Amino acid sequence: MSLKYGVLGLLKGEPLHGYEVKNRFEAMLGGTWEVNIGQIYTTLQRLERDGLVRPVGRRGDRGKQSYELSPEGHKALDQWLAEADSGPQQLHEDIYVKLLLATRIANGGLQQMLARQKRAYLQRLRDLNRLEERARRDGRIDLARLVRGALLHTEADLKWMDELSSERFGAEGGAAE
Amino acid sequence: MSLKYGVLGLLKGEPLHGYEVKNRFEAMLGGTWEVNIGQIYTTLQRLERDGLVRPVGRRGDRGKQSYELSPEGHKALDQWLAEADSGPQQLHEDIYVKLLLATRIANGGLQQMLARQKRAYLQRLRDLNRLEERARRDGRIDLARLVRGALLHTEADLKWMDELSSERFGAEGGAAE
DNA sequence: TCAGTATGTATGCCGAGTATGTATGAGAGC
DNA sequence: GCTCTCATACATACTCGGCATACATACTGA
Repeated sequence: MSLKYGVLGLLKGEPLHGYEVKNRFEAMLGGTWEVNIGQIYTTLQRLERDGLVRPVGRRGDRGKQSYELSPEGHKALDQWLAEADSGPQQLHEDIYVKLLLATRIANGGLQQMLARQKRAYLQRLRDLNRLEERARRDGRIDLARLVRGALLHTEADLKWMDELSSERFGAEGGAAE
Repeated sequence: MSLKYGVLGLLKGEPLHGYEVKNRFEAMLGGTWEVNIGQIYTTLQRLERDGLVRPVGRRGDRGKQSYELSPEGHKALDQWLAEADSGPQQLHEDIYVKLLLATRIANGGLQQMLARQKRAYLQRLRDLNRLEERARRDGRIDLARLVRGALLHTEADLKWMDELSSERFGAEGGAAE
């Protein structure tokens, strides 16, 4: 999803061709998201198919094909921006499944798993801090704000791990069958 | 990913056929994750193709085909459980792209957008609280623990929104081109 | 001339959803 | 007791979007 609307957002204002879209997108994300070039082109094709985008100026030099937003494209973009992001669905994340399985089949190894996760989160915290610093140094306040969000998430994860590891496991509550 | 290993985890211990896998999986997640039945079967086929799972007892009554874990399957599962979950990649989430685009093209509407997001998170908080309560009532401590994680996440999101909306925007920091 | 970069196409895997099909057992009505 | 119907258990096939790899080709600068 986000790539689709990211492309639309970049095309708002000026027409771009695929390669440019890729670069602008990655620049916008400060290099934290490397998009696959093939994906850009298929996304553009689908956008064209759906009438949200249309080719402009038949094939400039060197096969470059630029696209611009159609009126429908503008509408779709505005609409997306106007609705709240719903985030990932309730509990659809790997870590949840992993935790459940670990609880029911590896009761012993659970504390170690929590410790491992905690270490991973600490590492991520360090990475994000460095990233935030860099963003500020580059004057990318907008990026720094994103990183701040990721930091808060990671802190929440850490807190979660701490809560879990201080529980005493034993009287387990799996579903009765 | 999580579905793949979820299936492996369920198959550890006893062989199951597709439909059973679906039901057990959804039960494990306390109904918060409805899996598509088609996905279960394709997942099983791929697992079989990759040798992590193998059919057991040729086609029981009425087409039912049960599967069991192969030794490689056990290994793969144990390995997955033994490694830390890396979570979603750095800043690859819709909300980040939405925030960036909103900053650069809809400077005016940003505060409204933050307010909308905040409302959505508050709603989610309520849902999760209800879910946690239900899990505890049902004796599903394991599930309640997951919900606790989701709650902490959502609280972090809220805090983020608060931080953002108390910034004064204006001197924006987009990338210079 | 050679390396690198700009630019694009083709192809394939996986996640996920829809649509469809077949057996079976439980109940409704005669 | 028999049939018709409906729900449900169980499975397959098809489609679409996300994402990655591999490949092809031109231009550009050392």
